[in-house]
Amino acid sequence: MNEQLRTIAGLDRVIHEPGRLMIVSYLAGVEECDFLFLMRQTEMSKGNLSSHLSRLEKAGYVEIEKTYRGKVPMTLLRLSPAGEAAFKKYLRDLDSVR
Amino acid sequence: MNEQLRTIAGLDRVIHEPGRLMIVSYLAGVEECDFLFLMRQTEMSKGNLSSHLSRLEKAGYVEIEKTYRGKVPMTLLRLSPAGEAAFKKYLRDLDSVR
DNA sequence: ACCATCAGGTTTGTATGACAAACTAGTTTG
DNA sequence: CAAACTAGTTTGTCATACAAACCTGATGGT
Repeated sequence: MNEQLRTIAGLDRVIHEPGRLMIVSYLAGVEECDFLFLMRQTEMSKGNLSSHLSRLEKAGYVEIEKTYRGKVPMTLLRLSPAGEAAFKKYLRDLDSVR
Repeated sequence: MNEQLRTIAGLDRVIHEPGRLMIVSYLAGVEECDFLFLMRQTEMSKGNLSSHLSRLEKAGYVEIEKTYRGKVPMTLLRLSPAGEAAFKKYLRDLDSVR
């Protein structure tokens, strides 16, 4: 049993998927941002971004706050403490890829 | 358009998948190894390992040599030059995940 | 001689998942 | 009033990961 390979096998699939890795990686660097902005940054389609966010929310990694900018609906995204922790662990695990 | 996110979006999916990442990462550290040994190292099932290897072979990243150890068939795996290059690029791209 | 086991797969089936397109619904701008 | 925008949900398709079953041929044990 190879320790390095075991770490790779155990990589958090929720974060590992590039679409979600973009989201988590971006959110890790900011306080919060809104749906549309993130959609433009990542160049993902609405449906795709939406489903990835739902997945991250279900995992407890992202907090989704539906609010309004005036009367226009706006969705704010934030990395949760659990999300930060999971991302840090993910980055540590990535270090074993050499 | 965010340069970091673009890099993440462009991660080589063939290598990115953990099963194949284990294979490539392991092969990058040795001259060659045989199927069974790799199967035990990675703890993957035969079918799964086989299909990942086929995928890597089709991408030109791994060379598969079917030979014999005495009269027992043995399959030798080796990372191709293209595979080495792709893995190096992948590792460089990974550095943009921070 | 025969049965189990091993090497090294291929084939098949299932279940998940990524992603886009279409549809909702309310808001605002020309 | 029509078009475009915000922020989704739903639906459908296609790819893929993975395991189980099947296969051939060789070897070991009894």
